[in-house]
Amino acid sequence: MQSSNDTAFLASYDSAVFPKPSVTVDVVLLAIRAEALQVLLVRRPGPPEAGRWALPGGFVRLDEDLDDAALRVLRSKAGVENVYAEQLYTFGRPDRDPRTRVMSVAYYALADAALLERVPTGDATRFHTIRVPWTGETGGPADLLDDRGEPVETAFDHREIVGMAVKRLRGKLNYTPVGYALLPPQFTLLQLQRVHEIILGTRVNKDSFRRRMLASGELEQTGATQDGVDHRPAALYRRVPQGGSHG
Amino acid sequence: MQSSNDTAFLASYDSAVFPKPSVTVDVVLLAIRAEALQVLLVRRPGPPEAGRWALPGGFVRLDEDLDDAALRVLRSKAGVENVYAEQLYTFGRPDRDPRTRVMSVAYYALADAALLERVPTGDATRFHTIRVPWTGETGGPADLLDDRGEPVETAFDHREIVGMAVKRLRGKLNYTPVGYALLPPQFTLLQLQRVHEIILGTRVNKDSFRRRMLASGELEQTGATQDGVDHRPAALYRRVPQGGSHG
DNA sequence: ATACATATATGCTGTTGGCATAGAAGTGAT
DNA sequence: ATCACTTCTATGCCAACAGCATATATGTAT
Repeated sequence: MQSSNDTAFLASYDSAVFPKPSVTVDVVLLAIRAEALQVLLVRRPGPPEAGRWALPGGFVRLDEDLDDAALRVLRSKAGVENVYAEQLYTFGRPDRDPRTRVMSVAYYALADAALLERVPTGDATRFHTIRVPWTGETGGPADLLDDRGEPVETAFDHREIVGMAVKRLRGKLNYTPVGYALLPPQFTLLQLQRVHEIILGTRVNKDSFRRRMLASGELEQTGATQDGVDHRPAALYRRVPQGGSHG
Repeated sequence: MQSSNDTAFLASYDSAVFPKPSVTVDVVLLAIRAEALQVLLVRRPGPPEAGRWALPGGFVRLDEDLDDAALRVLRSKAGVENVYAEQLYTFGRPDRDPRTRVMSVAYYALADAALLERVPTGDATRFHTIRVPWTGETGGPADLLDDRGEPVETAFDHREIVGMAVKRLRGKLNYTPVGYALLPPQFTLLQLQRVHEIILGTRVNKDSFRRRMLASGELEQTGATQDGVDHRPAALYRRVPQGGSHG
């Protein structure tokens, strides 16, 4: 794709001509915990915004793909691997970071809460409950609450980022059973329904939910059934191996 | 939002510690021309990729919001103002630009073709027809064709960007009559239907399309009717002033 | 006046979502 | 063993809606 003309040009190219912004990735790691949608936040150890809760993030390395940067952040700051992750939006208000111009390429990731058990939570790393009202389609920050339901102090524009992640997720539910990404590999339809309800913040009709999910072709029965419940055990489903196309 | 602690920190902060990427915005300006979905491309005047067709774009200025940068590019490179524009995705493969690390925050914009009449097209700036097959949901480059239907030589990963713009647009049509953004302020329902058909690449049922659009609450009758057509004139509609919320 | 084209209204039908009912399949208490 | 209780799962009904056909309305062209 590169002509010899280009090669000559590249040798003389001075990449320092334009002033450059810093670029970070910030990851909205979502999980269902305590019947609520929660997000992993880390307490900022130093300035700026020291002590406030922020999304795990980091500067994108110069030779690193954006997706890889997001996965690296998940691994290094949350100890998580093999989770569903997808780019969300790029936040670039000039004053969003007091240091200098810092753009954030935001990602969101979905994980089974059970996989996050090993993540050491404490004063520095903790899950917080998300509340997102149903106003508008894109705008609006999320409310982030601690165990006692008190709002937490957050850094930068990270409430906006979480808000958009939830909105995106809500949109996706309309045409995809994405919920499975927040559940263990095998799950019952009712569990999946609860996930949808928690994300949407509304009740869902059980029968039509079942029909819709089964008709989507993205789920298949494992043959196994639930175990250790004090009622009739439900059939366990898994996501169908390589997912169907939409259209 | 900024403590005095931060102030002391900022004074000593050296923003040159981390190597930084360059950041551009590239805009996918879409319009319906000659019964097809077309995109405005500019021929690259110099290296890299000299002579190839590329999306209009430019480096983001250090004090400039991303949205503003996209609007600036539209104004300066396409002579267009007051069009629907929205952030699409950020493309950041490390090798996508041969010069150095360049990330592109891609936007897409929709404009009434009539407004673009004044855009001088020629050897340097031209609309090209888009073909996007129905494979997958996110992936896949668009085919870009010239007047004669021949594929054109494109720069960087811009075919991918155009492909994603069309996919995003197709998705939006499912829950919004976005098509009006590609039409003059007043339009008939059939015109809107044709826009949908061109974007989707499929035929649409006329009756249910009408019903759906009218039920969406986003359109209202102007009272005027079509003029200068050789058949019964249709009622003209416009987008309802401030748009309803979804959900 | 007539042909022609599209607009618009109305009705029929098959599909789908919301809802109710009933039997099935487990656990735990009596 | 039987019963109470819970959730699972299948089935049927009804209302809403998309696809389709038909009929009438309203303009231009000949």
